[in-house]
Amino acid sequence: MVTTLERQRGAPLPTVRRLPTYLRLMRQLRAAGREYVSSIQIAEELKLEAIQVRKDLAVTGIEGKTKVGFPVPALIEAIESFLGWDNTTDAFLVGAGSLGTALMGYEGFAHHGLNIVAAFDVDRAKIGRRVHGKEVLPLHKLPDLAARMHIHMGIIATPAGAAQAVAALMAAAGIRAIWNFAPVRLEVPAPIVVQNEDLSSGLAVLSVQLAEALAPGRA
Amino acid sequence: MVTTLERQRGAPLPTVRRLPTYLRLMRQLRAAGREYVSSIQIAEELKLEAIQVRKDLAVTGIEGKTKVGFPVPALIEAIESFLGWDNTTDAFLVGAGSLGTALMGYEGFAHHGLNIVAAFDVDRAKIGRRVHGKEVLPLHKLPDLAARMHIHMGIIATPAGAAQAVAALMAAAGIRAIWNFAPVRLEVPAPIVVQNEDLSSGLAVLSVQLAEALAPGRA
DNA sequence: TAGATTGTTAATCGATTAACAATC
DNA sequence: TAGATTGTTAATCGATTAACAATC
Repeated sequence: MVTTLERQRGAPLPTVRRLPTYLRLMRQLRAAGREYVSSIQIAEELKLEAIQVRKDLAVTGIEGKTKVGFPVPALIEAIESFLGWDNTTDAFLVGAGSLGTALMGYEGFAHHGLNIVAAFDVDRAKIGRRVHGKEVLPLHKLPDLAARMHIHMGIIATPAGAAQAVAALMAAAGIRAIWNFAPVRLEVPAPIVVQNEDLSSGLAVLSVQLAEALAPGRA
Repeated sequence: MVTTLERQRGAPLPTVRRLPTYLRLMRQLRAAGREYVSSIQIAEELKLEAIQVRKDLAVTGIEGKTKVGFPVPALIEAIESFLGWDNTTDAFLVGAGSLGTALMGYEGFAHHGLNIVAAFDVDRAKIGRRVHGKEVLPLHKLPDLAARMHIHMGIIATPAGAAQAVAALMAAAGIRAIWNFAPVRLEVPAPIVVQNEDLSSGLAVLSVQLAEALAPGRA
């Protein structure tokens, strides 16, 4: 059996998307005191194919053990390390509306290496308040603070109309990655990466499936 | 030029996911008074390939016009109809926490044929209150109300630990489609469809991209 | 050892992209 | 008409799945 060992560079995007699911399961197994788990067992639990599980996990550089499977603690470390979730990334959030508030209150981000350190808004009614223990600051303070605190990640939870201007501000402030919850395609200078989170695509899939389920026979 | 006309049955999932983006752009164009738009212009605006735009739109049954492109109003109707967003779907939401509150407050759902009619919770502190104009009812009232109001869609915004029980309750109440925001894989009986909305996969993609951007040269 | 599980190499499947005839 | 754009058919690309040798 020749082993890979090498952590993969350009892992397939669908694989990257599935890694958090593996990580979550592994943490559950670790909490239950489990030392090893086979790809077959993982696949059964997550309704995937065992071969896909092995292919996916291979990108992290983890090495399975013949006959017993993958060591749970090492696998957790491997996934965390691959995703960069072993070190905490501090982030600024812009838009302290209901979505922004929900994101600030989501404690699960701690398990994903993400720490929202402060929120920004232009609404004077919101500025100065604390939301889930985090301060809401005036947006114009973002550039200076981002630079001083070496913040690399920004989260946009503003209305669509404000998002592009916020992205530009973030880019100018040295932010390198933007997690965008506003339904707009952002234009940002070259080195900056953007991940668009779009609820409507998930709803579209569900809507089509529901329509097909409610109107059978026409398939 | 032989035309399709037929609305496609088993459209590719990536296509379905992109349809809301086309719809949003078309609505903007309609608001600007635009009558026709070519696949080339759409592609440029959305950073896609023109051929992909044509392939995607074809699933809705829309017919383009040689030399001028696609009729904007008809395209809007075609996409809405394909997604079932031309008729409003009423939904029940369970879990009136910060995420549930954010979802209840999102006015954009009206443009996606979705209407959250009520929320449910087990927290006595939340029950009886109104959130964004919607009542928060005790969870045990869901089955009876869902049946009486013919609710087909349920949204789960509870903590992970409660989600499976809520899904079972929804299934028993005759709900056919579940939009699940809890980080758990739900087990539901056969005809019910589930769409899992998982923020962590988007964050994973962004994290990997950021890591690659911050550590150049190793590519 | 026999049996179970890994990881590799090859085959399949599905989506994207390319080429191009049809057409207004 | 000439030029632009559609929609079809074919080629390419990438991800998933299958087959199977390696190995403990």
